[in-house]
Amino acid sequence: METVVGIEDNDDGKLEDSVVDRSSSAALSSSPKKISNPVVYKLVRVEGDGRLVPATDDEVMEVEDFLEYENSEMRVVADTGQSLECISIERSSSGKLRLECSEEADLGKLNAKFQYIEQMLQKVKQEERLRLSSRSPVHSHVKIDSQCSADKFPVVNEKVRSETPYQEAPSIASSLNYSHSNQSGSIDQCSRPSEGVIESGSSASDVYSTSKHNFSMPEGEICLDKLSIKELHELFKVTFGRETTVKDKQWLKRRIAMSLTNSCDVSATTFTVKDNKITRKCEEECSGNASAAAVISVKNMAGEGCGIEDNQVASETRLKNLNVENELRDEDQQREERAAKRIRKPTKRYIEELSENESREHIPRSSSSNKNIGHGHVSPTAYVEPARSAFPEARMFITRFDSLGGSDVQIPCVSRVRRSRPRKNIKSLMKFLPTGVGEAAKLSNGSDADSEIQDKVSKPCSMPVKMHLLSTTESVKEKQCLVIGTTEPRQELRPKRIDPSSNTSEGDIVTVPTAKGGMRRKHHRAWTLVEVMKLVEGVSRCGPGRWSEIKRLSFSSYSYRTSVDLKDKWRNLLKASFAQTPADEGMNSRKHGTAPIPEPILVRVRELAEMNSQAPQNFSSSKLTASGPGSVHGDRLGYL
DNA sequence: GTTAGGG
DNA sequence: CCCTAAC
Repeated sequence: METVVGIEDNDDGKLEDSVVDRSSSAALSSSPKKISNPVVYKLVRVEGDGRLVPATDDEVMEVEDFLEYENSEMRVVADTGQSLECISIERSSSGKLRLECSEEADLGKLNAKFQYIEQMLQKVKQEERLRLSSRSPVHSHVKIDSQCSADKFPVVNEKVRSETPYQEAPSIASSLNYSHSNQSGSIDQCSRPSEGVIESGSSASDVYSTSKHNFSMPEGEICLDKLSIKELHELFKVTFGRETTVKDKQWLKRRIAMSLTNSCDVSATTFTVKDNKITRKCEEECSGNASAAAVISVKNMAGEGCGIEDNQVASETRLKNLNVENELRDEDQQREERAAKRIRKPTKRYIEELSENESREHIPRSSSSNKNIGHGHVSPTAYVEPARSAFPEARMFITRFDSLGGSDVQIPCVSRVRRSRPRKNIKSLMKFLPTGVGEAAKLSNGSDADSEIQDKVSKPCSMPVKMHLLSTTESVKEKQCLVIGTTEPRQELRPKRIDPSSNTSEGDIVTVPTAKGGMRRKHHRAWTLVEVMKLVEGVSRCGPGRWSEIKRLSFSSYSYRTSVDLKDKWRNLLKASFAQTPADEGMNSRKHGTAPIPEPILVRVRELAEMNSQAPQNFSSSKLTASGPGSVHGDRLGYL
C-alpha cells in the first residue's frame, strides 16, 4: 500500500519556500505573505485489500482563506475511494466560514470515513497488542517518494510504503524518526524527485494499512473516551494530517470530535458526534464496505483560536523538516503554543490557585514533574525549557505548561504571599505598645477585656497596624474566596478559643458561601445578653436609627460592634420579638446554640418598636399595650 | 460618615 | 455579617 500526500502550489508551480517557510517555526505568524500560496493536500484512499491509492487531481477540495490570514488558501484533495468527496470551505470577507459539500459527498462517503476511522483504531489497538506481547522487533519500511512536476500540478508526493502492518513501538518519538529520512532535502527543493526508505516507519503509515474488521467496540460507534492517548494521537494524525505532541486527552478528543463534526455538514450525514462519540446513524449498505476510504482533513475551528494550528498546512511539517527531529518537535510545540496565545491568559487568581495547590502538595517543580495538578488540566506534554529547569531558582517565576482551553499555555507559578487577616496574635504584640494598656486593664471587667484593650490601643497609637489590618482585610474580601481553608493553617483561622468560658473570645471566622459561588469570610461574634441589653437600652434612649449615637454611648467599649451591627441586631431582635410571641417561644427555644433572649427583653423590644412604629402591621397593638411592662416606661416617655 | 435595606 | 445605595 502506499500513501500519497501531496502539497502543491497551484499558483505558479512554486512549492518552494512557501511551504518551507510555513512549516518552519513561528514563521507563520510573521510572514503572512508566504502563506498566501495555495497548497493542495492530496490524501489517499484505502482499498479493500489495504492498498492506498493516491487521489487524483480533480479530487480537490478548496479551502479558501482557511487560516486566519487573509490571503491564505489551502486546498485539500480528498479521495474517499468509492466516490469523490469534495468539501469546500471558504471564508468570506466577513470572516464567516462557509462550508459546503459536493453532491458526491454523500452518505456513502461519510460512512467510508467512519469506517476508515474504525479501521485505523483497530489498527492501533492491534499494534498495541502486538507490542505488548513483546515480539521480536519488526520494522516497517516506509518509502517516501516525492516528485514535483513544475508545470501542471507541482506536487510533492510523499509516498509512504509500509511493508509490515505494524511497527515495534509506534510512539510519537518513533514516528519522528521519520525526519531522518534521507530524502528530506528533495522535498524542500521540490523540483527533484527523491525516494527514501525509512526504517521503523511512521505510525501514520501503519495507520493507513488496513486490517480485518474485528472490532471490540460496538459497530458504528467510536467512543473517543475509551481511546488511549496513543490511539488519540493516531486518530489525530489521520484527522489532521499531522502529529501532535499534546497528551491531553481532553484536548485531543475535542479536536478530533470537532474535526469530524465540522469536516462536513454533519447534520445531513450519518454521523453524529456526541459526547466524544462518533456514531453512525445509518446502517445499511455501507457497513460491509471494506474499501473504506480515508478522508479527513478539513475542519473548522473558526473563532476558537486553536483553529489556526490545525489549519496549518497539515503534513507540511513532515514533508519539510524531515531532517531535523528537534525542529519538528519544536515547531509542533510552538504551534500549540501559538494557538495557546490566542486564548485568554490565565487569571491571576488561576495562577495563584494552581501555585497554591502545588506548594501545598509539596510537589517539587522539576522539569519532569508536570503532573496533573489540581484541575487535571496540566499537560504532561510540556517540554520544560532546559534553561529553566536547570536553574529554577534563578527565576522569580517558574513557569509550567498547562493546558487551557485545550491548548498548552505557559503559566507562571508564583509563590503566594500571605493574603489573609493578620495573625490574631498581632494583638499580643499590640499589648506591648506603650499607650493605653494600663487603663484598658482597669476598665475592663472580665469579658470585654480583650477587645477593650484592642480598642484602646488601636485607636490612639497604632496607625500603621490599623492600616495593615485594613488593607489585608480588604484584599481578603476580594480574593480569599477560593483559598479558604487551604491557604492558612487552621490555627490561624481558629485562633485562641482557648477559654470558651469567658466571653473574651474573639469570635470565629466563618466562611459562608456567597452569591457568586465563592466564599467570603466573616467575623462572627455572637451577641451576648449584655450587649443586647445595652442595645435595647441604647435604642430606648436614642431611638432606633441613631445607631452611631448608640454605638458611641453604649458600645464605646465594644470596638467590634459597628453601628451597622447594632442596626442589624436590632432588626433581628425586632423580628424575633414579634415572631415568637404568638407562637410563644417557638423560635427561641428551637435554637439550642444561642441562649434564648429573655422574654422581658423581647417585650421591651416590642414595646420600643411599637412606639416607634416599627411593629409589623398585622400585629395587634392591643395585646402589646396590655402586656407592656411598666418598668421601662419612664425611659421612653421622652420619645413619645 | 450614616442609615436603611437587601443578601 | 456583608454590601451598597442613598443620604
